Amino acid sequence: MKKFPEKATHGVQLIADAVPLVNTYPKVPLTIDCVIFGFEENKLKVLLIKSDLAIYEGKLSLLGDFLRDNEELDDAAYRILKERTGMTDVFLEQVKVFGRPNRHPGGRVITIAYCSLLNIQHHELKIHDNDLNWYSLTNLKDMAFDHKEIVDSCYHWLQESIQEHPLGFKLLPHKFALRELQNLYEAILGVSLDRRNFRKKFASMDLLIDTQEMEQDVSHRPGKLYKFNFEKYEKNKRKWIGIDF
Amino acid sequence: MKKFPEKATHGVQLIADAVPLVNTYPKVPLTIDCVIFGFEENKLKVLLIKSDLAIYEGKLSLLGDFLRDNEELDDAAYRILKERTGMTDVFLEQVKVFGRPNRHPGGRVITIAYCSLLNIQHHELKIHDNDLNWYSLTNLKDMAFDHKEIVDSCYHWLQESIQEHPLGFKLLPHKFALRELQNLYEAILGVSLDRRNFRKKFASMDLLIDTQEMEQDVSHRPGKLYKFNFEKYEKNKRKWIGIDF
DNA sequence: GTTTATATTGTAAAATTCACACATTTCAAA
DNA sequence: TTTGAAATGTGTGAATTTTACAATATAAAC
Repeated sequence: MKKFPEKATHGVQLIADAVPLVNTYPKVPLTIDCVIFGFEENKLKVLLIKSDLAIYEGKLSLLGDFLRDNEELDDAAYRILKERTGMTDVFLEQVKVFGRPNRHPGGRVITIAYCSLLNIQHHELKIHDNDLNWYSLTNLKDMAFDHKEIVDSCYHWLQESIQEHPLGFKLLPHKFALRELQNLYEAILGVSLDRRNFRKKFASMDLLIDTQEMEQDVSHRPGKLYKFNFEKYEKNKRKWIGIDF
Repeated sequence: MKKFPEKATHGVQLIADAVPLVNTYPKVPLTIDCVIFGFEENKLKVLLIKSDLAIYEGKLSLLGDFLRDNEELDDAAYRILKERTGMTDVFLEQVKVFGRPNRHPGGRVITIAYCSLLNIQHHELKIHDNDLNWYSLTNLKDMAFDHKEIVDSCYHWLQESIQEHPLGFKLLPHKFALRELQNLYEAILGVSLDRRNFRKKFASMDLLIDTQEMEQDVSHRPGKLYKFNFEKYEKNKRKWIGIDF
């Protein structure tokens, strides 16, 4: 037995089958924009393209595209990433929606910002055919659309996240030296840390696997290479951290 | 001097003015859903309505609506909240977008989930005219659409957030007793905490203002009432918390 | 005034954080 | 091969924070 409700959900008419007629709903253009971070030369970098819009001539833009029919949100972000970098198996997380009515000069477009963390060395960038390139986060001028705001927002998200979750490793090679790890934290957080305490901190976590290998091709004493034990981390992850603000 | 790019942004045609024709873009229905939390009888509650869709008869649903033309995302969430609760000046934050292609039985609808924290006592709920009501989070069965998943997601967000940010106070009266605060943390996190250590923790933060008032209408020794010093918190908020995972 | 229920408070042990300096290893250049 | 440069790797004590734990005080209800 099906019932006809008096008021329709969201104020839209229903059909006899009691399923809302979605095609009568108001619609809006929706895109996904990817903030792809990498770490190189001890600097946090973001993967950008030169805007192909004349009104944004010379300005930098995020990699984005429309969400396709029947496409999962995460899949769309993943598709954009793969199209541009050729990489699969990359960390990706939804960060925030940006929907200011005037954020797009041609009319309203809502965008979902995804943040992606990858290791620049691990992949072959197809920079050849266009202006796709890595840019230092520090000297980013204004960008196309509200993309600067989106980047800032994702950067802030990253700063918080690497303190609470083991995400920094996604930016490093699988095998990394402790000095690289510390450089990464110092660069992203903009602080300087004591080397001994930093190492003790990670040693006490007992989540680093000694690969028994050493750095290669460094012009000084090479450091030991470690891997992060994601499995063990996931297994022992605790819920209660503590009140701390 | 304006240029005609060879490839249009997002694969959509441009006009002579070099501004994309947004009205040629693919579009999708977009809603905002509000997960409104309250705290009552030492339980975390969420404000829900009975679904008015026949296929979801008897199931509970979040409060939501379509995003309007030229409406800011936050404003839309705020509008929904105000329409339903009459409250203004309420904490509200975007949490996550849900866009599974089949999440809506009538066709694709994307929704942006907002989380809102308010004090149940502070407001007069207009429950009279419909089935709007507070429900305990603990015994929530399956809900309309993917709303259970959305609630779970916001609950998890809340559990993490109250440990890192002073959001729990939004759920309490402006003036509260320490026991109420502890009950709130215990209920939301599902842990039990030592009373003395809990109080010492907050005392050491030095962010509680002693109102010099006491609880009223309790059938036992009343506790002191405190206010949280949001101003001082904002002023001294530190960026570096520490690596901890 | 007795009971009941909760508020309030302190201390010692353990764990964690923090500040701080020197010897070692490798590479590169002389 | 010697030497200098540069980065690795490590330990300790002080300070701070966390944790575990129990007795007294206060107000309301009877």
